[in-house]
Amino acid sequence: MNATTVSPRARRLRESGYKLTSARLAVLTALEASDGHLTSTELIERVLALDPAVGRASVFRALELFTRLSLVRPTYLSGSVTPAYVLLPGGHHHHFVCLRCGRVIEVEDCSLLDTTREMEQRLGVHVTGHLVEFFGLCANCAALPAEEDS
Amino acid sequence: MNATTVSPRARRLRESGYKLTSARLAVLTALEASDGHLTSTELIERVLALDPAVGRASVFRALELFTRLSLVRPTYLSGSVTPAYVLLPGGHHHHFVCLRCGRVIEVEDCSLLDTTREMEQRLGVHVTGHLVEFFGLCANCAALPAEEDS
DNA sequence: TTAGATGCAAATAGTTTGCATTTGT
DNA sequence: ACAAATGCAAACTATTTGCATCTAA
Repeated sequence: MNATTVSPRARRLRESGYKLTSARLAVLTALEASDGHLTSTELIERVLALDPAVGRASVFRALELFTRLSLVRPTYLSGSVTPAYVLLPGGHHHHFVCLRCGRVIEVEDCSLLDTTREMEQRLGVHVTGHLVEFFGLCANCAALPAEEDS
Repeated sequence: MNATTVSPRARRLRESGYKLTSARLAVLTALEASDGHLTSTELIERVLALDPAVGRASVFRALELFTRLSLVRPTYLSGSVTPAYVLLPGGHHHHFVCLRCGRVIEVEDCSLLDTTREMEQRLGVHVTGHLVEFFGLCANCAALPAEEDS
């Protein structure tokens, strides 16, 4: 793989001592092209569209590696127990999930920097990222009367 | 079921219009007796210990309901894609997960109340809770030299 | 009384594994 | 050159579903 054409994340992979394989690159590319939340199944579809030679297992292996590297984080949205993977630009991600209709709204605001510093000191840990999930009812569902799915 | 002996969460279930069945009660009891994080498999074990008549499916159905009611939240720890369920006393939960050894440290501090209010106003949503996951390396793993599992 | 919830067991879908082979560095 | 990573396909596990029955309110 050519060092000049790869994304910063891909470069980081290599710098962490992992091979930048075509399978990993396809997974990364698919994730970066997404709007933010992809289940393994959706991801496999898109990876195969990019590179039909990639095996499913490698997608799971890449996801596990990316999670360990804090490039990505699995999160549970509604309706399914299958996780959706989100990219962590800058090491974090925040969203709101509607518990009724499943709608997800990205939230930019991050007020956890101080908390993070304080926690690192107190616990002696090294924090590489965080995920914040707010949940409840979206404007639509909050306005609805009884219990019907939108 | 007797209204005077049930936990606040159980009461809340009934008040939300759901039946307080023995399956749901067993799941709730098992969760409340836990230290905080239980996978569905661990939960099923404990539920069966409490009440052998409960079927697996009901455990999953209860977890889905409890998630919708913000009593509980699925979260990803390390090693497995299967979620661990955490109780949400006061509607929230915060923890740190070590990406290397999987250790989980509960974090009390919550600095998201203002953020929550602001968000509810801006997006028109109704927030019933939140989950915050910090991740990185625990003190132990941060101190370790290369790449071996502890 | 009766809508809602259940247990069961079968079906499904998602994930992991072992291994021979390939590939990035 | 060679350790690391892969693809494959089989094995496995977790989750969901349909349905007759039961039960909390």
